[in-house]
Amino acid sequence: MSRKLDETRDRILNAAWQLLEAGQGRGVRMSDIARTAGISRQAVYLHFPTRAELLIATTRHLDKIKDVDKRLAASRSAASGTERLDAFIEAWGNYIPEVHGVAKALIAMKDTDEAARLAWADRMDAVRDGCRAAVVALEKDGRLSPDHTAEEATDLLWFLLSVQTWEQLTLDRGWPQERYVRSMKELARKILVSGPPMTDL
Amino acid sequence: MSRKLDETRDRILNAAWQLLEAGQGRGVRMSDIARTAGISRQAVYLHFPTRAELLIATTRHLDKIKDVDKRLAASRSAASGTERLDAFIEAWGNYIPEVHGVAKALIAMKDTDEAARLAWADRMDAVRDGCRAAVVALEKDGRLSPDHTAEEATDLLWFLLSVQTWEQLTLDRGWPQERYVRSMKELARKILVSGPPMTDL
DNA sequence: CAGGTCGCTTGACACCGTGTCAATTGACAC
DNA sequence: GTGTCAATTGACACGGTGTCAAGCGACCTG
Repeated sequence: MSRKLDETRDRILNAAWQLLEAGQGRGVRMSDIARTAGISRQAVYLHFPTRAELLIATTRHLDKIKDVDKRLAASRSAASGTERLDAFIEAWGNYIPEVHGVAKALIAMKDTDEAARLAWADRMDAVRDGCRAAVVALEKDGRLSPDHTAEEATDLLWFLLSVQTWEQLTLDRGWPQERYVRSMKELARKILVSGPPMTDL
Repeated sequence: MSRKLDETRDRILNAAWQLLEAGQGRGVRMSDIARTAGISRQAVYLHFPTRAELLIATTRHLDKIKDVDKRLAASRSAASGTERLDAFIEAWGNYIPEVHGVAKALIAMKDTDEAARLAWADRMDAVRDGCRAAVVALEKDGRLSPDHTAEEATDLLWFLLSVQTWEQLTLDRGWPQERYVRSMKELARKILVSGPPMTDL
């Protein structure tokens, strides 16, 4: 029966999540995770071949548990481009703090581990797809700033919503989460939206 | 005589710089640096107590050699706030790629080493001071956007000009350096400057 | 020129964290 | 009862940082 196997796997993932979130992604060893999961360090390797793979699995685990897809879906049903932009920033911007510890650990790992690099790049591509969708929605409304191509605009929105930006403003500069989200919405408008002044802010 | 001592120290710093720049801050060990400097690994420890201290010294070394102060001084003599903003972005934005390898290594180290964290925070404070000066210059001209306090505006300009932002747009997204600088100038205006439309862009 | 100092060398070693291996245990299933 | 399977214990290799001790050669100074 794989019931028990899956159960242990889940305990490991939850332990990793808990520790990474608590430690903001720093100083979490395989032995710590094992101890928290209530198993031996070696047993962790029966479920995940390397630390990098465990981190990758943990992010996927979180996406599932936190239902990131559902959260982002809200932005897809927005009526206008600007609403879609706001909804996307709201959804993703509020998701970041919930997964920051795990994300940070994966970011650190990607400098030394190829699998981690690919996994993170993959994730960032997904976020970029969301950014592009918002930009395209603006374009359709004829409100995309003429200063940038859609591709450039996508890149700009993407870096604006990066984990690193969130880190700098909230953790480094102490911005409250609300101010961060509000400012990102405002910046995105100033940077990307042209045409009729923002009557719907 | 400390002539020879200083000379070796310089060789170590230059070796570290060269390797870090070449490897974009990744995969550079103490033994690599020693070999490149033409001395034994242990001799490196006669000059720098830890890897973190060596990295810190290397950034200072670079600042000296590249004369970052002089480069940033240009922005201080600007006539208007907007000119000062442009000059600062130009100077700092073009400095980043020259020191990126070393900076990246220090950023990675700051997650595990307290001295590295402090050194990097110190450096970022200096950049923030430059940002604040530009913001204050705008304020004096009465052209600082009313959407933000000076402090908030400083934080926004600071994250805009962060190494991470540069990395994402140029290395990750493949933007040419010129486009990066041009875009940062434009974004800074859109975000921070109010009043008479940008006649002097 | 004898003795000392100084910068560096060689070689060994401790520590830590990751990943591997082999032998063993205990539960549950057929 | 015999297998199978998850997990355990304990040992070990490896790579990278940092430490320690002994030695060596060049250069100064009495």
